[in-house]
Amino acid sequence: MAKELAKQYDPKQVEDRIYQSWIEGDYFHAPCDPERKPYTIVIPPPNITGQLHMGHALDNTLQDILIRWRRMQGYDTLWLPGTDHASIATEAKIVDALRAEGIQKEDLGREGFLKRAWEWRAQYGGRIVEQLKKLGSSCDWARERFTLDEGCSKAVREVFNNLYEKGLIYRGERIINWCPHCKTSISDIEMEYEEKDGAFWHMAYPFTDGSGAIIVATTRPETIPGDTGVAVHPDDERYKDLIGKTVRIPVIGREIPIVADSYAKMDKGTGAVKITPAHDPNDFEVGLRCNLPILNVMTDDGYMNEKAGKYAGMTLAECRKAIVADFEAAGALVKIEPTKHEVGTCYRCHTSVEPRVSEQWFVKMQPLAEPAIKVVREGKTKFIPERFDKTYYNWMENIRDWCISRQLWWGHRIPAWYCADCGKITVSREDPTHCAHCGSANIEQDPDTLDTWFSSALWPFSTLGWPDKTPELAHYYPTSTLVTGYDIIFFWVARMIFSACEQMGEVPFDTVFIHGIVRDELGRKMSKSLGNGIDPLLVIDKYGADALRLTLATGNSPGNDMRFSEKKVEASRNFANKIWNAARFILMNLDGSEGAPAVPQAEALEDKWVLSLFNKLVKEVTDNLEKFELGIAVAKLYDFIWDIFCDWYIELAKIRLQQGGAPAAQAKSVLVYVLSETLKLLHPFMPFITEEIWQTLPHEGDTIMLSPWPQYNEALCFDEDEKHMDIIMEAIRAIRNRRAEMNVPPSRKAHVYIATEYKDVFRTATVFLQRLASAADVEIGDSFEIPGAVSIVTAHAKVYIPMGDLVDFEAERKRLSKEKEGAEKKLAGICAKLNNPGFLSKAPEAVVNVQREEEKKLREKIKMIEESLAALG
RNA sequence: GAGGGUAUAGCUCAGUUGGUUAGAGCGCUUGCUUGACAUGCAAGAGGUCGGUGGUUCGAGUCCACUUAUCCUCACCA
Repeated sequence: MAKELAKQYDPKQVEDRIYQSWIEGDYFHAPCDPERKPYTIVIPPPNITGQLHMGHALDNTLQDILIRWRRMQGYDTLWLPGTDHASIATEAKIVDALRAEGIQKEDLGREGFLKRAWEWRAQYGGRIVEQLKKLGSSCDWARERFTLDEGCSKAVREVFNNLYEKGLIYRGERIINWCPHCKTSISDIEMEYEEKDGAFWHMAYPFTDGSGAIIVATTRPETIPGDTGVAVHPDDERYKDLIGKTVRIPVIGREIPIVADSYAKMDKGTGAVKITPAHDPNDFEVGLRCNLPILNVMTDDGYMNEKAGKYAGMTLAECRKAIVADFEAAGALVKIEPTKHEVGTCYRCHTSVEPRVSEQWFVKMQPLAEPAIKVVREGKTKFIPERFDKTYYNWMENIRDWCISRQLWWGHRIPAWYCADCGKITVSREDPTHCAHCGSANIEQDPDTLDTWFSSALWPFSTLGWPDKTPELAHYYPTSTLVTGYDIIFFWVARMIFSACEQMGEVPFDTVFIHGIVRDELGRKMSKSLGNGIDPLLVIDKYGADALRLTLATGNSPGNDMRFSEKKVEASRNFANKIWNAARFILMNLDGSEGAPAVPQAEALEDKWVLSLFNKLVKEVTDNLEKFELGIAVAKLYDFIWDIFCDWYIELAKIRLQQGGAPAAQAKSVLVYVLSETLKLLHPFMPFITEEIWQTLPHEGDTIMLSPWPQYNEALCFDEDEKHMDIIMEAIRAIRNRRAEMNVPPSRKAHVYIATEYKDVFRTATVFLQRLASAADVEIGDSFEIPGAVSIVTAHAKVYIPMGDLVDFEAERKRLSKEKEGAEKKLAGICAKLNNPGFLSKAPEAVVNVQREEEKKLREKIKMIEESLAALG
């Protein structure tokens, strides 16, 4: 007995159940079989604080498509999942939660705080993983990892030690970006620039010898208490004689020297620039070169400190106001010039970042960048699309040292211990009990933790067991494809590449498949503050995961942003319903006795036609997937299923299904074969519905997930039949078109006369015309004289339909004349080509032949139209 | 300041190594309770592919310039 399916596809009845069955079957588990070819993707680990957003949905849909496809191709496929501890984001969340309870993190102390953090992680850290499952992600959950788990922590220690031993990690006093809100240093790329209103304040610094004043400008008057010099260009004629003199900072009263440094540009401002080494990266460099003292006048949390004298205790903003007022009162304020400028802010909290001198840990980038550039240049790692390698080079070539220490508790604590006795540093893989230099037990570990990206940079190998030599590492590394958005190339991709080159001596992945970001309907970035984010889980709830996945995959071209709208999801949902109903129809016609589908022995024209097109589809979809053209691949599937299979083939198959017997059996075998093979091609994109239907069809095996990917089959190439079907379809469309124009209802059947060279083809197609073109009887011959009939001309046939009183002769004449005109115009274009000796001699033969064919067809057509016109009188 | 993206139908976007008449979805118009599906079927209207010039037998596709728009990085006394 055939299985009954509901009239409409309801993903809610299906998805969770199917996912559960996959889990129970352990189908996602990667066996680590050295005999089989591996295909590996490591997931970009989402933050444990995260909730699934459209960016995740896109990223993971693309990964799942690749993974499911390769799995069906027979690879030993590993998709390794996991999450990121997200030091700064998570710590901020927990601090907020504590504040709601009236607790400061310092009240709990480090141990107490970390206990809370782990509890938080236990409670919420798995949330996003559950959400990924809703999407259908076929990750090997048994191998799930966390950047702060034991193995990843061991890898972090190992790398830190390796780099320290090579002198590639150092501790030093440098200008860093300080977030006064998060109270931690952040790296250069963790800054975001925002345009803010500001001004140049021009201040007069008088010479101590009383001979006048030098004018300097600043955008940050609050740094004035930290000034330790004024720089002029060594070649600047205006100031040549002043070098070595001293000036007195107005109001503050401190004496500072005028120094020569080429950093001061002669054509900028007054040519003289005040130097605040503690609070500006450039000034810091000048300070080093000119031996200026470093005077830090700010506290950790955005206040002026005691070195700022009378301004101590003020916020930076208050201090700015006070200084400007004081300078004005003292007559030192020359002018204020309003301006807009880009101010660096913290990417987490958007507080203005204060550059300041601080003792931090750094990774020396130059030696790491060089090999990382080389491997991309040599194509060992390829970016898709290629243009992103430029972005990558640009960044890598201009890279500065990476500040890796953070004044946070949640993260990998820096494995460095300071000796209270000898003052030296012990860096170690194991927690030491004594100073490595003097043996003193009086040592204390650095309180800081590492940038969260330090551990994610090791993800492709730390998750496979490194630094241990595991079978997984041997088999699955280097990984195959990394799928991520372009917004994360610097944060993550680049750092994985240089880390892998350094630690593994090998690239982390063959290919970096870059996608864009998902925007809202109006093209705006989805963001919390705009409130324009669309929750993928709600979309899944309403339309199904398959519809969401199809929407994200459709029209996705590598590296480009896409707009998301509910309309698009509706279209995807409709497609799912279309397949569902096609399957429902086919199942209605089965009696349950059928065996698993095999390649049918095709004899009927329509069978050979659909098989031939299907066979081409197999090749094209596979080729597109190989080239990461996922959007193109799925568009082809969409077109084939809807236009070819449903709108034409199923309609044609109905004829034989109604006949019963052998013809029906033939049709069924093709229907079932093409449907189930097409479902396989579609499975990576729409895993749930394809599994659900496949299970109800006759099949072999436990799951479509592990069924073999369809192969191109030479035996299914039927070029001749394709051509013949085209001729028929062309005639059917032309007849429908005519009838529609004349407003003839489908119920009114008409005699059809066909004059054609392709008599055998049309004889076969008589039933098609009856079914799809409202034909009553069909007569086929060389030519007909049917007075008063509507005539329809295609390239291969002339069709007459006697319509009696429905025919408006005048309109017919007009229409035919117009058609003739069009054909003649086209013919002229083709003749021009064929008369062009350059075209004939240089264009490939196949292209020329196509034009010749076209010319022949058009001449034929024009002749037939002329005949029809003559018949009209 | 440097680098890059995008510009194709009313809207959102595909268009693969240059090759017949440039495609889809949505929207629009017309007709259809055709026994899988109105989340459907059939038919149709709608585009000088941002502009100029070039390469080529042939350009939406390649090159140069240009306009508009977006992004990234850097700088900003």
